[in-house]
Amino acid sequence: MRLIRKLESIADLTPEETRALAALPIRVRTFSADANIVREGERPEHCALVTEGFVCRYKDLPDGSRQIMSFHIPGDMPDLQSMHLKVMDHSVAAMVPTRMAFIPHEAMHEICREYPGVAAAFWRDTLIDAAIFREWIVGLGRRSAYGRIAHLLCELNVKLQSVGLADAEGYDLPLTQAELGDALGLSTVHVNRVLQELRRDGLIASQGRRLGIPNWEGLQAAGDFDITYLHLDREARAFIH
Amino acid sequence: MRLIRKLESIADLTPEETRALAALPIRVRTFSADANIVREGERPEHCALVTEGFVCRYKDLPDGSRQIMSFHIPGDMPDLQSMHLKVMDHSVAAMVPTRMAFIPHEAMHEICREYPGVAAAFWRDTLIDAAIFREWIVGLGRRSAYGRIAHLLCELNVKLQSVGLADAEGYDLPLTQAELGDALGLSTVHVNRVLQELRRDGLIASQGRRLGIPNWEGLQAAGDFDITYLHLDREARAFIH
DNA sequence: CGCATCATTGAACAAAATCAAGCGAGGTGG
DNA sequence: CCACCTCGCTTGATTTTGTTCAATGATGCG
Repeated sequence: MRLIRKLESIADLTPEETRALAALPIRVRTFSADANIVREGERPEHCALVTEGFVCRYKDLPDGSRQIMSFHIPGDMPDLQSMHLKVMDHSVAAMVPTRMAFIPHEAMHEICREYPGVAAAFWRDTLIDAAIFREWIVGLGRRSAYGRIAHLLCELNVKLQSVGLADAEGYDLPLTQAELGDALGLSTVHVNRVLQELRRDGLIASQGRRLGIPNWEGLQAAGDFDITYLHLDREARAFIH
Repeated sequence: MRLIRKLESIADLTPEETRALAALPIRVRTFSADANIVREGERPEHCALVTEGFVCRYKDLPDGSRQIMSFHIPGDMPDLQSMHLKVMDHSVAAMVPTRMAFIPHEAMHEICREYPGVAAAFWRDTLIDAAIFREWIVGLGRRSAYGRIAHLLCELNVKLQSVGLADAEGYDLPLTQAELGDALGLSTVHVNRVLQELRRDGLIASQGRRLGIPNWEGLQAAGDFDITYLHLDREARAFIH
């Protein structure tokens, strides 16, 4: 199960805990690209786990624009917070055709009660979520468009590698330039021009969905990227690069 | 104890749980304005609780600028996450002379083990923290300087009211315009001009440290402020305004 | 083939940053 | 008690970064 691999990349689990996680009751649903999975204002009774695909959390603004505040890949639970925050203050949507597994809150609370180690791992997961938000705040507040884009591409590279979905050459980036803009607080046009700059500088080499990273060191430097905030455990970190 | 009032504004606690919280071992320390309380890279063994004063979390950037990512008022525990994330990925500093109570992680883990309701309240607190980060991401990414400042002033008003530190007229805002800029991703000069605009529009009426709010509805509208993301419980919410 | 979506380009414009001074209040030391 | 110094606020002029508007390519898919 993807969730287990993900949790193991950020916490230690006993075999017993892994078994309990594997035994969680799930209901699988698929979503087409751009479909909403949970909407702002709803009161979900399940947590959603990404099994396959690519997901974001976002808010719409009154002027019609939107802000994406996180991306999620297989193994992530983008609305884990709904266990303790009843009303969704944002929406979750699929960026590409996506498969989600839904776990009833009841079952989540039960496994947390039963296995404090699992509860700690989930809590820790939401704390890492928050750490990533903080880093995005830094990027949006103080980094140039160039650094911001570089930083995001670094983050996705590490996150994908930590669950085995990226290799040393690069990864599949299923985002349009408009979506990148919505995540980075930039216009589509500007994203386009800055991506060209990054290519010109030899830091990335995109061809369609595939993002090549010919100069990982350089890309990290350009984005002022420091892996600390992702709080990967030793093993997962050794796996990177 | 301030912490209890704060937790009660976001969760239900039994009398037993309140007693256990009140019995937590604490060590008090005071900090002068601008003093660091915890620094990026450290591995704290205590959680810090604001007892009196005003605190922020921030990161420094290589170009000398910095980004503030949250403000904390009496009752808040700005580094609760350190219970589960060993290395600080950011710093915590006092904005004004501040009194902090330090609680050993050990005691925190113990009370969580003993009282699942307390653990849930702490978890919920960190989730609300994350919800605020998300809202800041929206502001930094998609709101104008004018809306961003209005939004922050609304947020602080509600947070302060929920613990009884603001009244219907306004509140004490112990921040310089430079500090506001560091939080909002704006230059000091621009903060200054936009504050003047807000004053001219009759949305705020600042005189020294004191921030007057002559038109609360208007300020909320200007900042596109929706209280939902603060996840206050019914009672605390009834208290606002 | 034809439509839709995404990437790219150019030109004009706007928001906010930067640079450079001046102002004013509070605190300090002589 | 006052000169002086610092810090924070304010103002104007200029520059930068990024947006907006408007097309034009490119690509893929039914």
